[in-house]
Amino acid sequence: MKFYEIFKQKLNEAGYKLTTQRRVVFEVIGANEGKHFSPEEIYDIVKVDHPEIGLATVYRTLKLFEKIGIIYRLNFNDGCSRFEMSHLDDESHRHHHLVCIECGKILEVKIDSLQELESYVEKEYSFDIHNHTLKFFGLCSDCKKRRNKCKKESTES
Amino acid sequence: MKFYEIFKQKLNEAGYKLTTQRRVVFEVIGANEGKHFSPEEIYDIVKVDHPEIGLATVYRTLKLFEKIGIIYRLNFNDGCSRFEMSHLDDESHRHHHLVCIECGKILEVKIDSLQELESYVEKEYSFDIHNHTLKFFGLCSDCKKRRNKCKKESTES
DNA sequence: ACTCTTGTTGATAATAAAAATCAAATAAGA
DNA sequence: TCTTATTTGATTTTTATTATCAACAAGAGT
Repeated sequence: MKFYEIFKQKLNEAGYKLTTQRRVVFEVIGANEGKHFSPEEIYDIVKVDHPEIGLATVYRTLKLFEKIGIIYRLNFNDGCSRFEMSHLDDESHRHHHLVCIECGKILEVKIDSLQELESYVEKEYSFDIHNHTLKFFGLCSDCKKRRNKCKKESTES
Repeated sequence: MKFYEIFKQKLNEAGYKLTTQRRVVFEVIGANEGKHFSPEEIYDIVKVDHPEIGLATVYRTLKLFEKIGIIYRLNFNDGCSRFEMSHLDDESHRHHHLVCIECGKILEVKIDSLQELESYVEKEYSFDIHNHTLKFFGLCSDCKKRRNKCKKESTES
């Protein structure tokens, strides 16, 4: 498994030890592509097979993983941080998020056409871009349908 | 003052009363374009002329303003929400943020060339975009200089 | 494999942002 | 002015996250 090797290498390079706890947290995130788990959610999954691992360790591990670039911290304004794997081996794999303001559902947009914009910003502001986040807030197709249905029903009376 | 009229109208339309507290909070945010204040920071400014206004009211007011579209909530992963005026009268005035990962400074990018991307997303995902946030994380010019200086000094020995 | 050193963990307490509570105060329509 | 539903201030509560510290374990060296 290539990902796991990169993970071990990154830990090593940064001078951190490979512990069971770190391996388990890494596996949980890795096995849930497309999900955006909060620390508590990750803890709940970890607990199943490893009830001895504590919540504080999950928080610490996530912070560490973020620092050495293994995961990204996302914020959907729902009161907690959420995390996803950073695609270490594949820079072109970046994606953006659609956040439904009605049901809270989060969809992934698998495009990255910000290259020009990035180049412009880097030159114009003399700013070295390491990363970016782009979120679109709005209504998903389901909630649009639901709203139209309600509107229709209310005029049928 | 045009902004203030729009503010009053928006409150009214949504069925909320115009109170001294709401006016004061609005004025503080309006008088600080380009800043991104946290609730505590807004509270500290409000307190100067209105020590009778409580922190809870500031939190409530900010939440209300966000709901009726008067301000935007921003998140720079520094442990609290931050707010800026939403340019109610001028949709073209949208901007993005550059967040320096070294000094934490936040710069504003006064461009919005996401029109095509938005159209694509709206059509392809059947998603109604109401708003978006775009943040670039990286090194500002000052921190770049500082890093180069340190590198130079360490090789001069 | 054994030891040693230092980084790491688990349990818990501490912190801090934000929300909830509720009696008292007030905006705005009648 | 009067009335009433909203709003507020003070305070408590909630909840996410971090700090603390003794016990523990990874991994380098022997």
